[in-house]
Amino acid sequence: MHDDLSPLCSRFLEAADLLGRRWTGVILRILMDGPCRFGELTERIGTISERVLSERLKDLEAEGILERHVDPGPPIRSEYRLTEKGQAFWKVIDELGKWAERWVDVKATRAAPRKRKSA
Amino acid sequence: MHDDLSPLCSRFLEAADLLGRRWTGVILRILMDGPCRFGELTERIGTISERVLSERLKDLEAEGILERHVDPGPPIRSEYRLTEKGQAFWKVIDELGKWAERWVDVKATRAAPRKRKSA
DNA sequence: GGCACTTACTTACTTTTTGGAAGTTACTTG
DNA sequence: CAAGTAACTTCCAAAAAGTAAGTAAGTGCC
Repeated sequence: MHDDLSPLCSRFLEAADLLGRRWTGVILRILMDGPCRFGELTERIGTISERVLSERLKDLEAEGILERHVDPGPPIRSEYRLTEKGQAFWKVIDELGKWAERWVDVKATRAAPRKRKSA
Repeated sequence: MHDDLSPLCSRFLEAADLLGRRWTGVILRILMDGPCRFGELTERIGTISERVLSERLKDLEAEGILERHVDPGPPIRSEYRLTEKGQAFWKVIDELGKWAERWVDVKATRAAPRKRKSA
């Protein structure tokens, strides 16, 4: 007997794990439109908490998917932009967007806790 | 002042939320290869807990992405297979796979808790 | 200089999700 | 009928995400 039937490619597992963290897809989607600052990301996403946004940005930076640029103004501003690796993700986001447009039906307005089951 | 600058399409948010739950992408990836039973999914994924697999399958069924077929054998067996909506997801999975192959470098073996930071 | 305001985050604390392992139910086989 | 298997469920602990308040650096005004 084998202990493992056709194990999934570990690269795929990593990629899926990346997207499997909440907000990752949305952050990437926004950055596809161009560099963005912390506050702008917060506003555009709308319901993400700053705590998690900060964490996610660090993750993505550590993964080499985006870079943080600090412009010491004087009005100091930081900006997040995709690296080549991050840009390359656009096809995934694009297909996800197409799928969503075709198959997701807009129901109610989503609230904070992922989903309120019925009541 | 506006309270919301270019809000993201809510369909996209839903789709991203779907994929933003751990294991969703992996489950979909496996089902792309054809119908699969509970135990087989468990084995192929390797590190998912049955508790979560069960939950995720229910979610996906509720979303109309997959269907559960129970074959009352006698050797009773259940099988999960993608619906049309689920099949349509293949492009997303495919692009994710391509991206992973090109950009993810295989490092260590992944352990259970998402990621062990250093120590 | 002091006070108010902004940006970009942290920190502390609570609620959800996920993981791990041991049941449970239904049926099969010896 | 004891043992085993498949497909789950339950219970409990650990990790992740939500919420809100706090911090640090800098600007604008008086």
